[in-house]
Amino acid sequence: MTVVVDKTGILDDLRAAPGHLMRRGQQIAVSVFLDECRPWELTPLQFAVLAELHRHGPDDQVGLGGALALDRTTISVVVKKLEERGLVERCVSEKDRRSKPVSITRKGANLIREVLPAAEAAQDRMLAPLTASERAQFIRLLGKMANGNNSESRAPLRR
Amino acid sequence: MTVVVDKTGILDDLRAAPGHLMRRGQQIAVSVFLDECRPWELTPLQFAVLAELHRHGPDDQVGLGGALALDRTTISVVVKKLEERGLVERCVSEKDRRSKPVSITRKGANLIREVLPAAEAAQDRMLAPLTASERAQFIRLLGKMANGNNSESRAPLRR
DNA sequence: TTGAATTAGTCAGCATTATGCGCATAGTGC
DNA sequence: GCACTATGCGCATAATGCTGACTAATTCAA
Repeated sequence: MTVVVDKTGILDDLRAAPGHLMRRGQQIAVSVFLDECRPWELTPLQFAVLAELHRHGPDDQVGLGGALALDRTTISVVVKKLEERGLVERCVSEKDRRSKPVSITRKGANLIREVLPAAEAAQDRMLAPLTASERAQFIRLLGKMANGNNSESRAPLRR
Repeated sequence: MTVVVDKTGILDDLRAAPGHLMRRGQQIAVSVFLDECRPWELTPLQFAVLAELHRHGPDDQVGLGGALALDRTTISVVVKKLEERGLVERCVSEKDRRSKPVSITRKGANLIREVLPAAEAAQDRMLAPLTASERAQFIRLLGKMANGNNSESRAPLRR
């Protein structure tokens, strides 16, 4: 079998290690998103929660976490922030009094429509260094990597 | 021109957005690394700083930050942790009394040699869902994305 | 039906990353 | 000498993520 990857040791080339590149990619992704969405003071996660609620309707925190691959404690903080700004509401469920379903408010729905172009622009800006076909390939491989390792994370995607 | 990427709006498919996939990828990368290196209680950044010092010799915090794309405050916290464990040392420079060059101790050098196989294993495990040629392609695209957007980050790579 | 296991949510604590502010030191130009 | 600028580093605050412990409500099985 031919060696396709010319494997260099980490000590020789830490900067080519996938873990290191992934960290830089995430740094950049967050930075670009915050920059594009600055006028609305929305973080990537706040946007994601609003978008999910807008698309699929009310859900409790566990459901949101599963849909977005977010940890319980993280989703709790994000929802609290959004609630303080009046973008989402929480009520106590009739059926299960442990659960507090979250729903998007009219104000939240208006905001998400307003921010959408900026959020799309952020995604495009991240991929700007790649050609059109590289972008498709990159998203495919990133998705394959993330989904293939889904169970490695404490907060796997659940559907 | 043919449309290569069938562009779906974020509201329709948040889970395919590069920003979202990047976050999941980073979650997984950190999780796998911590798991492999659990016996040595090393975080990815602590390992990176040790590896950099081991490879290129003593450097001040700004230099380390530039070599690893880390923010000032982040590198400061990481170095403090390593110093408390006796894995690195800080001294006051003769030439510039503002600067406190960081150097790896013998204990740190021994540790890095011990941990190396686990760190390599972590990199492999992240890429496990991909075929050999996909891995090479993935690393290439991730690097192109990160380097092309280098200036977007507050902590760009500097050489 | 009672008691054990599970689930929803919270909280405290730490790690990584970013922003902004401030201090001390060093170098430059007047 | 003195003002100005740049650099190295520190502190505070905030967002994100993981760990572990905890309460309260629910479910299921003996």
